Amino acid sequence: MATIKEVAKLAGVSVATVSRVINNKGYVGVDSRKKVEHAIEQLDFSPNEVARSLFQKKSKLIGLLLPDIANPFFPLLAKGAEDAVSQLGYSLILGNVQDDVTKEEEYLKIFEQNNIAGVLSAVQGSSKRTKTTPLVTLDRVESSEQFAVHTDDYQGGMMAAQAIAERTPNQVVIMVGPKEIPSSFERLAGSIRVLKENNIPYSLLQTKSFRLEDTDAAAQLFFKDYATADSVIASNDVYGLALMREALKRGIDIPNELQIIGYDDMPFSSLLFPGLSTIAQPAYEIGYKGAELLCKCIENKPVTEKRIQLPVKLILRESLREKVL
Amino acid sequence: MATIKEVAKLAGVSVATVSRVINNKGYVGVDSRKKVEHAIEQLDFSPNEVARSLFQKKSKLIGLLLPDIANPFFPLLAKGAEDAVSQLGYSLILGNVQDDVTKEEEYLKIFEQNNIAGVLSAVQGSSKRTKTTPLVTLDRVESSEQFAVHTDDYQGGMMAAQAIAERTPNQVVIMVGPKEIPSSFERLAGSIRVLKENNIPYSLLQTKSFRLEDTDAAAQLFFKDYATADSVIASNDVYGLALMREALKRGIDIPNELQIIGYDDMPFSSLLFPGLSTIAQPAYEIGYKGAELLCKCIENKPVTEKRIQLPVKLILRESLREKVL
DNA sequence: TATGATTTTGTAATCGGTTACACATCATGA
DNA sequence: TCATGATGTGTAACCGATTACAAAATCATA
Repeated sequence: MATIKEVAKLAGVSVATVSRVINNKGYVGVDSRKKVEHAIEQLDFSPNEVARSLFQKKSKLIGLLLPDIANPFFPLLAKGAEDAVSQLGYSLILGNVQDDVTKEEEYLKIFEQNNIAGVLSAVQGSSKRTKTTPLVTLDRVESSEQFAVHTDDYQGGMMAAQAIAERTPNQVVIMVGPKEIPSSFERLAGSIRVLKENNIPYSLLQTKSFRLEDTDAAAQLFFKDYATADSVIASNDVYGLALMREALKRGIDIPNELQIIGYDDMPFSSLLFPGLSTIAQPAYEIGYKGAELLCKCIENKPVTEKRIQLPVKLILRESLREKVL
Repeated sequence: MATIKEVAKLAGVSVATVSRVINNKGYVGVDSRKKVEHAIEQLDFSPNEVARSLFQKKSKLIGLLLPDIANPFFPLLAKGAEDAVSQLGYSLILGNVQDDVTKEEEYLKIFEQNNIAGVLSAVQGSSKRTKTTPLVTLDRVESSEQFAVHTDDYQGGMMAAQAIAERTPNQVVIMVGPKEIPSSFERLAGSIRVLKENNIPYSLLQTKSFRLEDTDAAAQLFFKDYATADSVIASNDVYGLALMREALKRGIDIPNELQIIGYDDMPFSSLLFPGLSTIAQPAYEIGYKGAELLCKCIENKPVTEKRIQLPVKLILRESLREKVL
């Protein structure tokens, strides 16, 4: 790879002039510029970002912290972030935290050692562990966090319950996501409010995590403890799917004997039959908007909205009964 | 963030001595070492990787090129790569190529500008576009590629067909993956061989891509053109799923009227009912082994296997009929 | 033509590490 | 006792960019 020195030599100017050309900054005479551009072309030169980063104390890299990339919600978010970031001239360093605070701290250190420009985190509580770098929190947002992109979980919870309420539920079970995750609370509160308003009896089933491995056990538990329930609001689509599968295995008719609504609208939810009704979270947009917001912070551009809230949407598929008017 | 100079000053030694301590390289007296370690502790110092990378002309970053991170096969691969890489002291820069050669080239340039240590690529043909950096190709491997981790597609194709052959197929349709992807060929060849050996008639249905968006159209096409087929070997699980969904919608009984086998064993394939039978590709291991191999190359360690082939496995679920002995 | 402002250019310091090299100290064996 | 090699340490160059600063060239204007 050619260096700025070689370009300077070939063009017959100093490195400062070359630098001025490539950064389009400061005075450069027309013929100097031409000579430099020609030399750059000839040598196929592109500036070493490492050297730049060392001097600027800031790289063009953004750290992306994900709780678990194998959870199908996050690849979509990552894709959104990646699209935005690369358009704005940055790249992503991937940090898959695997719900492990130690790993998260390791990553934050690595990010710092690499002069990261900012952090995009879908991991809960990252704001407590970052000091100086700009941080945008995604999805699982706490109220203390300054810059964030999230959805209205309360409303999402309400929408899910409303969809159930309109479909003659007999006994409803709400699966409650992990206690540590604030969005679980919100959703639960929203759902409960709607069910109470409609005088619909409900039970709560606590789930351990959002991990794939725990869903089967939860589904089994549901059919053991709530065999008579005819409606369920699942923690997310993965749980919804696990329930559906177990139900179909047991020959339970969906949606007539059991209707299910999930949360997230994961890509596969539309690929099933019966399709899983769900509250769609715009994962891609969360990532995309988050990245845009972060880049604004990094570049000290004016930020109109520090906390962006994106709408959720009810997606009706075959796992819910017909609406009763 | 503290620098090596500050550490040296606090410890009362030169920067060279500090460098020797942190790299555990060269002679250092016992009390010097102690003083340095103490100073490092006090200042919570960790070396700036950017400065290191500049001098070494080689960073601790590895570029990961993926065709499409939203395709559920790749997050698992990425997770495997990430696990291995982080254990070995490296980090991943994410490059989501979106099946676009221009984007791939952009990424390779960015990687180079960042003194990347090596490239891990699941994108086809990357070897033609990288010159000097170590490269390990994953999954979609061409015969010309030096370092690679892949599975035996021919055998996978055979296994899929064998599973069908043993289950009294009447008319078989093989969905053929995109022409440009060598593994499609291999699988097809394997499947055809088995079907021919068993004198089972088959038809081919060409599919456009491995993208989520194209699956629906393919499923519709299948039922339009091959209404009488009772067995199908799908390009992958996403296609398999699309077929299954369309079949269930049309009230076709699975597996009795139509049996389906997929390819990949994506996480959701086990979450359905009927579950999708499939040929499992060890996506996580591909990523993991690939990263290990790459790191060996980077560090000039002896490599016993330049091209690693991992076994595929038949996963039987409800989408296939009972085996006839 | 002299003056000052503007434009153009280059030199050298800097970012934070690594390491070649020189030099000093020390122990060992002839 | 002295040569020898091993050990310990510091100085300074270097990696490839950016930029402060100084100096030179050009231009406009009085």
